[in-house]
Amino acid sequence: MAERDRAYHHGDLRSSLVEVAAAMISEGGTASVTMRAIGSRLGVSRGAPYRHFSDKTALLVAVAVEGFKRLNRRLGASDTGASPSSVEKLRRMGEQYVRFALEHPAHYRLMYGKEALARQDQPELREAAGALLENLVEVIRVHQQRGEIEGGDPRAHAYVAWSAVHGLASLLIEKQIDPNVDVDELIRQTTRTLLGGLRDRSPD
Amino acid sequence: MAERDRAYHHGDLRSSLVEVAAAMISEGGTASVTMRAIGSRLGVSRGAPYRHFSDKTALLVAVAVEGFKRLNRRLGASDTGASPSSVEKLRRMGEQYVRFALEHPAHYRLMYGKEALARQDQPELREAAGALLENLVEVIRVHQQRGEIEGGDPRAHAYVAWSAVHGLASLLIEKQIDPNVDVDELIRQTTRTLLGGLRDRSPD
DNA sequence: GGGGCATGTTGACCGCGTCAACATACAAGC
DNA sequence: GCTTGTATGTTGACGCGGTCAACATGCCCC
Repeated sequence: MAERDRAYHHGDLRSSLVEVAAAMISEGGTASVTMRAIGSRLGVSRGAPYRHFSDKTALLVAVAVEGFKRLNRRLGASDTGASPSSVEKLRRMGEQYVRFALEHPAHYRLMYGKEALARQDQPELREAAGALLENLVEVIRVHQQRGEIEGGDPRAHAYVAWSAVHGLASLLIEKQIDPNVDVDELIRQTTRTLLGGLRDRSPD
Repeated sequence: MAERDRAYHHGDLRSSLVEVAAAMISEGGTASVTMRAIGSRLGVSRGAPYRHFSDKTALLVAVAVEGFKRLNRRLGASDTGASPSSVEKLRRMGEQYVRFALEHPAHYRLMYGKEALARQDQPELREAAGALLENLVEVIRVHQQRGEIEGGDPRAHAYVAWSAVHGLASLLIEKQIDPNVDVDELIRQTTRTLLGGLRDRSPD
C-alpha cells in the first residue's frame, strides 16, 4: 500500500505528467515539450514536476519507456490471427513495427534519441527496450525450430531484423524516402527481403 | 571570381564555422555546440555566424551536408580494389557505411536527426542525401545486370539496403546492441543476410 | 579618398531548465 | 480536534542559450 499514488494536492501527478508529455510530443514534437508548458497544461506550476522527476530528461525517459511498452504490446498483438505455420508472424511484426513508428513519429524518435538513451543507466528503459529484443529472439527461435529460418545465434538474427525495420522506420520518419513510393509496398518488400535472407543463406 | 570567400575580417569565416562546428560535435556532442562556443573558438563574437547562416539550424544543416559528402566519398572509395564480379562491392559499401557511423556517431546522428532534416527545403541537404541513394541505386543496377541481384525496381532495393545499414548503424550508435556481440561479425551478418534476400527471392 | 556594402560587435530580450526558500495539504498520533 | 512531520506544490531568481537591432569597422570600387 506504500505505493499509493493517490491525491495529495493534484492526484497522481506523476502519471499525468508522462501522459501529457507524450500527448504534447505527438502534437507538437519534442521541442514543444517544456516544463512550463507541461505544468500549465495540468494546472500546475513549472516546479511541480521536479517532485516526481529529477530533471526533464528523466521525464522524457519515462515517456520513452511508455512508448516501448506500447510498441511491445502492439507487436505482441500481431501474434493473434497469424497463420501459425509460416514466417508470416515475423512479417507481421515487422509491418506493425514500422506502422507504429509512422503513426507516432515524434514518440518513436524520442525512444531512439540520445535524449532518452543517454540514460541507459535507468533500468526501466533498458528493460523496456530489452523486452523488444527478447520478443524478437523468441519468435525467431520458434521459426528456427520449424526450419523456416536458418540456424545460428537467434540473437544475431534478431539484431539484423531489428536493424531492418528500425532503419526503414527511421528513414520514413525523417522523410528520406521519396513520398511517391508506395510505403506499404516498401514495407512488404523490406520484410520479404529480410526473411528471404534469413531463410536461405547460400554459401559464399 | 565572384565566389572568393577570402578575407574580409576573418577570412572565410563561413567554412571555418562549419569546420569548427563539426569538430565540436565530434568532440562533445551536439549539445556542446553553441553559437557562443563556436564564436569564441574562432576568436569571433557570438553574433558573427549570423552573417553567414540565418540561424543555428542552418549552420547545422551545413554540417550535416558536409557529413553526407564525406560519407559519399567514403562509399565511393570502397569501389576501388573490390573484386568486380560479385556483390562484394555492395557488401563493402554496407560495411563502410556502418563504420563511418561508428567513427563519427554524433555527426551521423546530426545527419539523420530532425534538427537538420526539418530543413529539407534546403536544396543542398536534399541533394547530398539524394546522392547517397543514387549511388546505391547505380551499384544495384549494375549488379542486377550481372544477374547477381533479382530484378525489379532498383530504387526499391536501394531503400531496403539503406534501411538495413542505417538501422544497424543507428542501433549501434544508440547503444541498443549488447556490447558483448562482435560488431564486425554483426555487420558481416547483416550485409550477408541483406544480400541473400536481394539475390534470391523465392515465391510466396 | 570617399561612399557603400559586407562583415563583425555589443547590449538587450526572451524563453528555458533548474534550484532554493517558502507555502500548503494530508496523515498519524495524542 | 490539534499538533507535527512530511509529501507535495509555488515562487523568485539565476544562468545559459538563440536571436535581433543598433552600432562599428574594414574592404572594394569608383
